[in-house]
Amino acid sequence: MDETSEIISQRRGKAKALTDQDVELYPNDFKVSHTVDAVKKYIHQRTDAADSTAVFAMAGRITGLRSFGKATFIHFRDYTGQLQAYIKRDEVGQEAHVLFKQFDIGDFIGVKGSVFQTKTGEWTLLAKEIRLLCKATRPLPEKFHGLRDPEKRYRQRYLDLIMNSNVRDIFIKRTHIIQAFRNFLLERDFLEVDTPMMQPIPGGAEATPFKTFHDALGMELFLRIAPELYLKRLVIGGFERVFEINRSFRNEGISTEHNPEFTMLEFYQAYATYKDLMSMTEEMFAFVTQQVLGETHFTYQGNTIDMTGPWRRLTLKDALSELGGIEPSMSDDRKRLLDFAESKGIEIRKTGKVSKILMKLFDVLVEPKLIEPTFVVDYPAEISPLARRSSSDPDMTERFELFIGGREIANGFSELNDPVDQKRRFLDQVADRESGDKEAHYMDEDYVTALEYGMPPTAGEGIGLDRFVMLLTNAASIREVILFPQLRNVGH
RNA sequence: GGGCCGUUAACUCAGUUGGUAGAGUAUCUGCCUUUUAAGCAGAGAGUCGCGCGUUCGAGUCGCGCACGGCCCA
Repeated sequence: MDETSEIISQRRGKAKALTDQDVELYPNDFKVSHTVDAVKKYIHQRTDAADSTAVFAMAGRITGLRSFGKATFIHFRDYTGQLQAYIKRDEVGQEAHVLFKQFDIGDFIGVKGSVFQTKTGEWTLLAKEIRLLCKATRPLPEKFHGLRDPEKRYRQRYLDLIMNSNVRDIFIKRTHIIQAFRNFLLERDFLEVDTPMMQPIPGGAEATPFKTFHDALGMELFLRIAPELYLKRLVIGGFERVFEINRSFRNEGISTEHNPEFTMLEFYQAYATYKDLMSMTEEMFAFVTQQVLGETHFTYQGNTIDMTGPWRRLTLKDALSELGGIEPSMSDDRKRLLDFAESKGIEIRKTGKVSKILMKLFDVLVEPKLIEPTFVVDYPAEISPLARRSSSDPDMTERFELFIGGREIANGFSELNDPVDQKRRFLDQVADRESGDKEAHYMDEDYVTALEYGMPPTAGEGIGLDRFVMLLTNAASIREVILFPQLRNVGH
């Protein structure tokens, strides 16, 4: 990559020249006494604007440099912020100044000195000593326009993070969001656990898994598509409130809403129902939003969204008719549904179950309209093989999906804990798989056995954390909230 | 998988009907001891994503490929 470029050759030449002057390019003996943030706090505590004799040893990357020959202003940055330093030949001495003149934007430096205010009022570190802590032999992107090229931003995320403060903010916010979810659940006695990412039978979702192979065991394994079935085994084991925040993997196309590995929060609570979880979700989302943003509303792609509950709840059937224009009478008439889809220009696989056709229509016609947080409830049992049947209608389940900003954010239900019914539903899925549905669930006999030991009545939910982060950071693409999104290899 | 768009200096971008490639920033040299995208003077820097074709001549037109973005599946 640009091995022959003029600027890189010059930088390498400078590194060589410094070495020839006995300057260590990569020392590690500099001791930092203060971060930028700590010094700024010190400054704010001062009541006068007079010079100070306090000395600070600071380190960071040079982000800006304005030289007057015998005096130079630089900006440098550490993980807490950015500060200006003033490097004067008369302060650091002739010898150090000669070396300093060979430093560049991008280099790491250690500076010792006291703080003062410049003519323009900016608090600045007056350097008594300055030394090189790491020479950068490639130039950073130009400061004013920064780094824009999305491919370069994703492949060399470190440059994106150095150059674009809004990108830094997004990923800091992401961490805060996950911490807030964790705190909310810990506060309510949930136990955080880790369950296998490599599974002999991938379960808990409808998706194509990635395959891998364990040599010593001589065994094919799958990267998990969801932690669900393992978490419920833990409920059976007596951990009545569990959660996991971790990656799942789905072998499907990449888009602005899909990355092959993504982060989910899944949690399970015994003696709760899907209705309890809907209320808890309202509380949790408002809490997390308040914690991270300081308020419960935000703007997402031009729409104002308020996380304060209670949120609208409507049945899948009502959502389809009210927002999708699909009359309830059409709901079990395959031909009318297919004709309707065609009239809307929606391509559908004609052999699938009627409820799958309905869900496809929902995805295209209804989902984008669900901007304010909305629970859609009452999903057909045949597309919800792990959910408890409704007491009032055995073809339906006690299930909800949560939509915000026109996207599915969460999915939850009262769990099916009848092992006989669970086995039957797995068998239906196996039949679907055999008739060509590659995303249908696998039979998991071991899980059925676990249910036979008895799982208390339980409700569980999965939340797509990447998508949640997109909402709170106003990101249009999931790649903006995943540090290293999946990209193709570049051929050499 | 399909459609549209993009790929030109380190970065951000121009580039006309096809006629030997430009700007700003950055870099280098000189001057400059309170600057804020510092300033002034000068200089260097390109496999125009890759390949094939059309043409006297291709950054520009055609075909193929690679990578990326958006939309659709």
